[in-house]
Amino acid sequence: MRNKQPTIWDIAIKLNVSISTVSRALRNAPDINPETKKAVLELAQELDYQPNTIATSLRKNKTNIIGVMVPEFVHAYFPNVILGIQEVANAEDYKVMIMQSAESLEIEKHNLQAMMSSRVEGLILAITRETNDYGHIISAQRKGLPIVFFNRIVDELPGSKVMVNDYQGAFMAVEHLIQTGCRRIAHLAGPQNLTIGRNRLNGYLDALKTYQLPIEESLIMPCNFEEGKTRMYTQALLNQTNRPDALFAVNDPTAIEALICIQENGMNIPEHISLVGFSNAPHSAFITPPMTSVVQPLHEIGRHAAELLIRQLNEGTHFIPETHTLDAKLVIRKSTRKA
Amino acid sequence: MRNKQPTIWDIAIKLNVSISTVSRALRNAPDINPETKKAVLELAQELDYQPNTIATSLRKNKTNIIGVMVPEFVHAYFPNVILGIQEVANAEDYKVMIMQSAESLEIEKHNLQAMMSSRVEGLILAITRETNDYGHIISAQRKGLPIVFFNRIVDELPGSKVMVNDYQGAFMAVEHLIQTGCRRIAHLAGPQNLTIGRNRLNGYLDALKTYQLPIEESLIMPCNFEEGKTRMYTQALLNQTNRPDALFAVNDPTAIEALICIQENGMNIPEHISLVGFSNAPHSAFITPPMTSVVQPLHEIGRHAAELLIRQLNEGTHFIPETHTLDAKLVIRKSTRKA
DNA sequence: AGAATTTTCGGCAACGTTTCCGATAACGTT
DNA sequence: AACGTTATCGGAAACGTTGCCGAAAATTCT
Repeated sequence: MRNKQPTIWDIAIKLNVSISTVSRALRNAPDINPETKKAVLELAQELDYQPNTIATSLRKNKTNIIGVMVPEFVHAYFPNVILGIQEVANAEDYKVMIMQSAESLEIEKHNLQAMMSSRVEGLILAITRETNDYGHIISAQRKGLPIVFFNRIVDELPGSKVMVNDYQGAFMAVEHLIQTGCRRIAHLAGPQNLTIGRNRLNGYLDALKTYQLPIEESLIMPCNFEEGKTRMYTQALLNQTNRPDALFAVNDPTAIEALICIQENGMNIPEHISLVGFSNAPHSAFITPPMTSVVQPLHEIGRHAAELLIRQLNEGTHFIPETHTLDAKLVIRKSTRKA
Repeated sequence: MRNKQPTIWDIAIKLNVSISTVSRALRNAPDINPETKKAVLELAQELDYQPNTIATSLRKNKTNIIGVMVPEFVHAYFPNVILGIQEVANAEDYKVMIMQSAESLEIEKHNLQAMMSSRVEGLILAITRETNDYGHIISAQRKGLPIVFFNRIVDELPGSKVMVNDYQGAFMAVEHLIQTGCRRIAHLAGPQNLTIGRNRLNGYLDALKTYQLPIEESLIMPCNFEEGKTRMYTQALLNQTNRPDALFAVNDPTAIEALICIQENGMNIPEHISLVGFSNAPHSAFITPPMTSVVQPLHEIGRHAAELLIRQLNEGTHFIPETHTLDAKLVIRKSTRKA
């Protein structure tokens, strides 16, 4: 059983003052005698007094907690974003409450309820892969919960959003392939119902157009993030009589699967075929060869999301939600040829 | 600005009953008319009432929150442990508050204060690499905060502990090397002031003894988790006239650094030299060659820690702390020879 | 029918804090 | 000397709940 923690009451009694006075001393209010203040602070120190934030939250109707909900945090992506969130949140004296939805809509709903119940002041949210019904989110927003979305964006929903310029990242990747001499560039594409799938495909297409390379349908493979499919489509590409000299994959897991397939066919990267990934899986630098990839500014995504949320908390109703689009960066490693 | 969330007051007024009645209905107390209860629940549903957990916590002096503090969570290790923690915590109706100390003693102290201030009921803790003064921990424990330690264990501190059998894991690793024909097995060792460093070294030594292989001081390198040192010591080993035919590294990052050094020397793994890591970095399966490594039951560590903590919360003062030691598992990939 | 019991409910105090409001005392002003 | 100011403090209400205690109403028992 816990020993009871000391309260301002204990301090007040020992010092023979009122609890109001103690309270004033503790949060340096102006109208207090410096000497009594000193006495209070010393005794608080001695008793190792920790203010009961629960009572404070209840009284002030303010928890100073912002919620963060992500689909998972065992891969490096979301933890790094959270790091950025925590940086600015801590600087602004907010605490962060982290929950994961495990890619389950049901858990997402449940967690959202828990967050509302805990009276978080705002929420930074990356929705589940299977979230196609936004009732719970809209309902929370209608109750006045500010929400900032990132990573998985839904255009229909109001609120600030932080996203990465997938189009520009894809364009850069393909441009790099072209500039290093590749001419038949295939794309292992993502689902076209997701914006990231569409945008990356568009970046690919526009880069080809810009450099006046022909667009061939047979070089665009709908891998759709699905394991197994990627291998099959990669094999199909390699079997083409006029096989591609480069692969641009919609994300790193897809790229890695393609890499394995290529190596099993006895081909070398990048001599026979170049490969670019997207999104920077943590180990993309450690595989052989280290993979050229489009990396996202994870830290910055978190910082922007937190800043937008806190601005909204401060400015209240007359804050107008913003959408921030951050550029991606191409990290050139050894799965593409030298310029 | 937030719209105010509905309270039991709002429900009480609309239904023309007292707040006590509403409260009773909401937490199905026995002394209430089923019909009024139904009415309350329906209205609560309609208003989308979410109980204010802050008020409840204050009133009941119970937050139902357990704290988790880890040095970082951008690598896979701790997130996976947290997953296990959350599983059992959620099942027991506890919420989890996660903080990271960023390997900084100062932040660890600060976070601990915040946790005390938030009145977490217990703490699951992996201390910082630089934590050598335990004043803040002892003080929290004296105030009645139950703490379960894992990963970084300090023998002197009271409280339950969950650890991995480093000795057994190391023994298995070296045994595997021996059984696949290696005879001169070097050890890239960790800091000897940490139990994990000592235990893994002992497992290495005892495996050699068991199989009656000679122990050579010149094959034991104090890499101490330090980047750069590993490379230097590995190079020294490769330069020996009678160079080792196997390396057992104290952890995966060390192993990977050694791997790079070996490959730069133009040697093949495992033909020229076998390599075993420890602790299973997420990418150890993706490097070339995929690395044989001792893996820890991360999920189970989390589950045990949470179970121990919750048992302590339930049983109160007459709970006697326990230390659980979980076995590690050897995952054989391709950096060691076939049997 | 009256008493005893049960069911159902409302009042109220508490949890620890903040904050408004008013009280007191010491000071300076005319 | 009477007044206004200022510095410092205490009292008390409030935040949203829970849970004890007792009251009223409904039910059962004699």
